[in-house]
Amino acid sequence: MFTLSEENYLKTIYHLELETNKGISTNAIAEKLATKASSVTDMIKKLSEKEVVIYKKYKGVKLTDLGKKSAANIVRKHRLWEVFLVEKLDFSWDEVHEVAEQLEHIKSSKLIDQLDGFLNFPTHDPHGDPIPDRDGNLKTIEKSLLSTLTKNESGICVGVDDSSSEFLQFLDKKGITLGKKITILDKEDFDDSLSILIEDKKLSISNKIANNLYMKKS
Amino acid sequence: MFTLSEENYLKTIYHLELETNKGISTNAIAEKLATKASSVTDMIKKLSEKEVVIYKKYKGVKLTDLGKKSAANIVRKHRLWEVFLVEKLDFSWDEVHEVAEQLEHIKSSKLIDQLDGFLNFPTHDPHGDPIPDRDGNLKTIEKSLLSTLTKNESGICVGVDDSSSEFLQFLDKKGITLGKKITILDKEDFDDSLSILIEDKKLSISNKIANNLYMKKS
DNA sequence: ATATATTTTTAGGCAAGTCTAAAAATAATA
DNA sequence: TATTATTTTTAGACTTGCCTAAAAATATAT
Repeated sequence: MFTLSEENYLKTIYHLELETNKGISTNAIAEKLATKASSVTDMIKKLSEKEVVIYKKYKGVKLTDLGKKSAANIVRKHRLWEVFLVEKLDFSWDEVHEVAEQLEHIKSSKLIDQLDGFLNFPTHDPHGDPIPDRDGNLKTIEKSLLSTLTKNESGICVGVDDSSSEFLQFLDKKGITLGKKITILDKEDFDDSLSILIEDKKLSISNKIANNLYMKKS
Repeated sequence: MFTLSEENYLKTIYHLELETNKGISTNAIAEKLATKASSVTDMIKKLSEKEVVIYKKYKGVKLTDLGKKSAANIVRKHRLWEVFLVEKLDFSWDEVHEVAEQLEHIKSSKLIDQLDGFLNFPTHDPHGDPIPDRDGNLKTIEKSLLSTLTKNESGICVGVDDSSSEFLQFLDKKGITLGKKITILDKEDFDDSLSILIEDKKLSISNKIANNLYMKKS
């Protein structure tokens, strides 16, 4: 089993690996965890002994298969708890992260299996991120940034890239939530802002917003 | 806020204080927490500085009002989670303790308030123990050990004293659960065993069992 | 290619929480 | 009450996870 700290390192490396396929640098990990590179080096040695990462000095780390599976399981727990908080306890999608950060470390496979069933085996969390299955596999959906859709194209909003509470609350205010259909009415060349149609309402959104919304084309 | 370890000490002292009104000895705490008296002394000094216990060397500790409230809140969380596990996730009453020991340390007042509502504001956990309210008060019910009832008296089973899984599983096997009505048919003088009626079935139970079952007379 | 800048690792230290062994205080017994 | 036994505290040490500062390795730039 892993300590709380080890689990947080695993999860961080897991997320970083989804962005690149190079070895993950101690600095990158340190930044995400708000700690120092020297602390990361220490921890990585422990993780390496537990055979969840491959570590060569100055070359960064990579998760082993065991490491990937372990990390995916933590992510699975995090996202299932997020679904629970939103669907059962009326949390809004910008409030769940902090609490899920704690709940993801509860150790009980029965708990998480039962929770999964109780929630009706959800495939995605409240931000549209996929929930890994028991074996750590996640089914990726072909999704595109809203900013890449062309005029007259439309799609379903399936996720957010930035899930800071500021951004999520902004989306709430605009009436943009997961599952909503959005159609591109127009694109402004000079600032890349978009004119969109959502639930029969016309809305103008900036390129920054459009770069943080994932769509499934339809 | 308290560390995980501090919370466990608080909870232990809280439970011990319900049994006596003397100062709680370091040894008693050490035994409950499976640690050493010297470790307890160390921790008590910290708790004393945080003003949750009154500590005088060699005289044991007592919780302050703040300490009582803090401890009761942990117990509240523990018992609410137990209800959740049994009612929503189909755990049996002998499986919940270990998981609730972890869940009780999750920090989020919104979480626990919402959970309370989601469970319909339960007053007792699956073992019949009362759930403290937000202010730390618990309403005690007048309950008697089954062994103190006399022939022909009857009552509702409202709790267990021993909540080890062996005992709870034994009760399950015999069909004895919270809420069931039990009538004393006969008491054997030589071994204090009881002949009882439960759901139209006659059962013989030992004094040891009767000493661990709480009844509300009816 | 050599000098400079950046990244990573090492070395040594600190706080939390625990331990063992010994000392001090309290309780029990003769 | 004096002596022995028990309980509690102190002292010193260990592990985990973190830190700072300095050294070593790698990357960048002239």
